[in-house]
Amino acid sequence: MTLEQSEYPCPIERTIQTIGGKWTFLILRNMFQGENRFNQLQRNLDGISPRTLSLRLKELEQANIIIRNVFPETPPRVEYHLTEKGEELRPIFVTMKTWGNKWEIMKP
Amino acid sequence: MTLEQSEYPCPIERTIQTIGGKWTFLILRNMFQGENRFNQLQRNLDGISPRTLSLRLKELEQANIIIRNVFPETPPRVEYHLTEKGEELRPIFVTMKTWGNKWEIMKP
DNA sequence: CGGTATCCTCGATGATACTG
DNA sequence: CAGTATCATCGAGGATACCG
Repeated sequence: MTLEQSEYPCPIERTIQTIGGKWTFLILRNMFQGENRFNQLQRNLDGISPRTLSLRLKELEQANIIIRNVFPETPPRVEYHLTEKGEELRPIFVTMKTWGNKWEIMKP
Repeated sequence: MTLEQSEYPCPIERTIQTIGGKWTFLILRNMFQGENRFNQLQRNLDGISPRTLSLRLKELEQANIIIRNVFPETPPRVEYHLTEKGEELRPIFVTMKTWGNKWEIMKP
């Protein structure tokens, strides 16, 4: 498969815009590992503010990458789950992990 | 291959930080297609300022993704080429292209 | 041609307090 | 618990002019 840029809008660009944010790919990585609750994610994402986490989750929900499930309990419980579209991002993460492991920082 | 986050620093994070910038992945996509001169890249990257292109190219050079080659001619000629490390980013782009094509904008 | 130098803008994020 | 509201900050990038 080649990488022409003639296609509009560029599929690579859309993919990067979907997962490439400062926090977005970290959120997704945690979800691939099974994390799915708000505070659980916030604890695992060191330094993220609730505001930013909330904004990114809504973004992912709007892009149909994840689904938000509210359980009517007290205290309230909300779970986020990957859709099929979200699950299929996994190969991208695996490929990135392979490259990142092979070429450690500053390794020529 | 799984996606534990126990590895430090996270290889996925390093990969995203290497290629995930607003312009960086577009520069690389053009280089995968053979573009390798400064003004050529600037023309193909609609809207990029020479300042930003210069900054990103230096960044990629420092990360050993590309090599800068100066030819002592007039007018000056400079060519950028992917290293092996840079070439091996291609599978990531291919995987992203596949996903981006399958899941078009807003497609559930 | 292949950049650098300056100045400026703006959106993404942080910090924090509060709430159903 | 799972957010929202408000205000402040900060750095990436844009515009533009100039240079060897």
